[in-house]
Amino acid sequence: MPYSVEIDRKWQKRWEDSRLYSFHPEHRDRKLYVLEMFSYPSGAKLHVGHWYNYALTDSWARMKRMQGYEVFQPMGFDAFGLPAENYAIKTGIHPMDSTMANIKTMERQLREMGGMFDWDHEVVTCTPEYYRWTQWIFLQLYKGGLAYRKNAPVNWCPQCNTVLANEQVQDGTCERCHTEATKKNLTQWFFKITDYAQELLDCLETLDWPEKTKKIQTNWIGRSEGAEIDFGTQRDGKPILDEDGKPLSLRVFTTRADTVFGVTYVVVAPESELCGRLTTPENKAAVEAYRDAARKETDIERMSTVREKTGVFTGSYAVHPITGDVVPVWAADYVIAGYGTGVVMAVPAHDERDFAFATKFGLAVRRVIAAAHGEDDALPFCEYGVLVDSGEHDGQTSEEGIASIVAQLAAAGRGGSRINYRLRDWLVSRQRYWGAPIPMVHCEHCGVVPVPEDQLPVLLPYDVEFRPDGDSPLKKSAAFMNTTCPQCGGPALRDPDTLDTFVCSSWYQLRYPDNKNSERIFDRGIVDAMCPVDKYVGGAEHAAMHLLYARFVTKALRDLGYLSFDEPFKSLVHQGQILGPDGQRMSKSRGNTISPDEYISKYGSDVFRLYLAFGFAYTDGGPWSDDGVKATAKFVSRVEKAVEDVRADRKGGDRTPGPAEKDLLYALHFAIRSVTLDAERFQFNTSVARMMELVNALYAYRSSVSDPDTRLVRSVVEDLLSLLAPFAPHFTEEMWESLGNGYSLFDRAWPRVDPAALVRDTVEIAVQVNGAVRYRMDVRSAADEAEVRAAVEGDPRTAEALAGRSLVKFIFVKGRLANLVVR
RNA sequence: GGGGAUGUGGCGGAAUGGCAGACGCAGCAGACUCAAAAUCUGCCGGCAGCGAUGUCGUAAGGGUUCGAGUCCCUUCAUCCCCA
Repeated sequence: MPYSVEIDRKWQKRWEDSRLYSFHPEHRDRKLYVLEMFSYPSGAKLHVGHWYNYALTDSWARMKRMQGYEVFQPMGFDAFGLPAENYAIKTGIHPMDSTMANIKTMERQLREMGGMFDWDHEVVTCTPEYYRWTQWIFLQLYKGGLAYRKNAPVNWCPQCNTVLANEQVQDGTCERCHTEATKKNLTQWFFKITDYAQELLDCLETLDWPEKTKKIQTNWIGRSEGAEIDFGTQRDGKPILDEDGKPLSLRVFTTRADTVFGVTYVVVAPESELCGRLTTPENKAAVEAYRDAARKETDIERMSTVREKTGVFTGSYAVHPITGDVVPVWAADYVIAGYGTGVVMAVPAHDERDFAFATKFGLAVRRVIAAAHGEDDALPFCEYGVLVDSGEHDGQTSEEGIASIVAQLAAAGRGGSRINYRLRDWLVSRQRYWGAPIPMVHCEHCGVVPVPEDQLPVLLPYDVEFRPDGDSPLKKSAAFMNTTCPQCGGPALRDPDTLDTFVCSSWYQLRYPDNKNSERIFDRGIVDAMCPVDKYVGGAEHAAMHLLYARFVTKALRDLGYLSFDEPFKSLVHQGQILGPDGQRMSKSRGNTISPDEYISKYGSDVFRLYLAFGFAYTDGGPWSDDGVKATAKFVSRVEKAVEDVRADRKGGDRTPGPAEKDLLYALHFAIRSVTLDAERFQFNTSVARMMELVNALYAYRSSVSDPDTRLVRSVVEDLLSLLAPFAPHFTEEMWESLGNGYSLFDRAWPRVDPAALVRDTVEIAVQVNGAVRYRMDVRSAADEAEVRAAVEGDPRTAEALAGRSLVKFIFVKGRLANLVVR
């Protein structure tokens, strides 16, 4: 029966009935944890991108299984989150209902893919059995001092009356109603990921990850070595006092302490508390108006170097920590509160933004760095150089100046060297419905009290008005909100916020191996044996957020004593992106989407899988091509015909092995070697190409001899089926069975290379003159340099190519070429 | 503005510094066919030549090397990340 979706179904059922792909804990010593980033069940169906990720990683895993690994390849759903909630707001269908329906559909499609997913280990993050432990992690971080509350600005849409995630703010406007988004201060929960900034940086080099991804994380963490410097404050000639009556000081962070003598003003973020304290009554109206305007801008706009600079004078002054000079303090939106210290020392002579600002507002510009070697040092001069006009530091290089100025400041108690990270603490509160409730209680008497672990999960109520009106939806559920304080037993309120869904996905890989544990988040022995994940595959868009959060949570749980390894994902691969046939990103509005289901029913899952393997460089992706699918279907039917020919062969035909047999065996072992090597490094396109060559060799063999060696052909075809099995699992099982072999092909060992078969008698080498190929010749493949040199020099074509010039050097690369260097 | 990636036939894409274009698509020719499709076989980068062959050719320009698609520098284009 020719390959079709019916064959897919037959084998899917057989695999499931026989539990072929279940993980066997008794073989844990040769475990291989293969994981694809789980999917978000927002659209009802799997798209090509899912297939590209899941089907091909499954092919890789299948090869590893045949190579003897006990593969653990679970699957689950990242089921909380905004899209389901937004869909609910639009349609009125409850997120729980739409999500569960989508999961059903996607599970069916994942089965139709023919993946080895072990469904016994499924996790769904929106189920209480799962988010109970998400909440539990929150409590552990809280107890460990890694979760805390503080006031922070969030994106806010005044039209929809709701908080917006960063991704929901597009070009400064709300993605739904396109109203200009503003900032609003709310008290929110944070995870202290900054405590791990250095370790997150240091461990990167131990990871087998794409260099690009490591670089993104390095930049995201953004370590910079510099100095902290304290400026004094003054108003009307007297120091400004803080609320405790102590002199107020302004702490700045700078990587250019060598320019400190060039400070001519100081800038504070307009929305910072400090700014309010520094603003004099006469300037209050102007500063507040400016602050309100600044809140509408996004951070990116504010920090842009090309944008016109704006700002207002606060009325106060800063006192220089070394010279004692008094300089004005301005509020300007190119400084952002909650970013560094929210205060910047401005050195217009040596910083572009400060220079633009000073020029616009007529502030002083004071050169303190000159070019060291007389190169152009027109202001603003932002390079390192030599200090001038800097008192005792004159003549020092920038490097020396930084060291000696920092030392001087430290001695005076006005600063010191300091390492700063760009990484901010992770804001995990969401004023949204569809997420894991934050397991905290607010009591009038006891303050913020954690929910006792034995009361988890804090269930997310079903019956809630989730249409946005400016408050967390949960706040409107009296049944949810009203509770008793675990500490004093008095009336108390629950925290109305839910957790960022990145919290849910930051630890799912730890739950898979022990997903049914109702006593603990997971058994430590099991998680230590099964983790870290050996191969993790997913989109590059998660390079910063998800992958960083998961690393943080792993390290935090390690330090809290729940597991014993440092990193969640040992080895990482990003698949590329499949584009529409027009080379554009697929989208419904462009009308260039590809629906896998249509291709599956027409060609079968394996043709689709094989096309994805063959048509693209895996990590690059590329444009879809229907012709490519047809070509793949043709290849499958060519293999099918080769199998049919074997079935039709009569016994006998044992030939004494001749050159034709030798060629066929060479083709087989060349294919085994190449497919093994290429598939290992996710080069699926060349793996399939080598199999096509093997099929071509089989056809050539049959047409070149009149009485083919049927035993030989059969064994070659069987090995071909093994090589193809990871890529076309249903089809190859069917072919394997049709040859009278037992179930299952996937219990057969991966073919081994016979090095002897790869040794050829002769090899064609190129003969070059000064690097350009002149002619080719056959030599014994074992021939050494002397033998080849003799052959080359004896060849009449050599003299012709030399054209009377003399040989200077003879370069020999065994089995490849001889290069005559002549003059 | 800074950092990174990519750039190879008509197309998808191959090439540990060692014969550029594997494999496939499209195209052309032949076989089979009444015919077409399917299938099978062969050809298939540009230019010149009937041909053997010559010559140019991996975004553009320079460099290192016996030898560069590959390494280095400059420029351009596209994409991504950060501002």
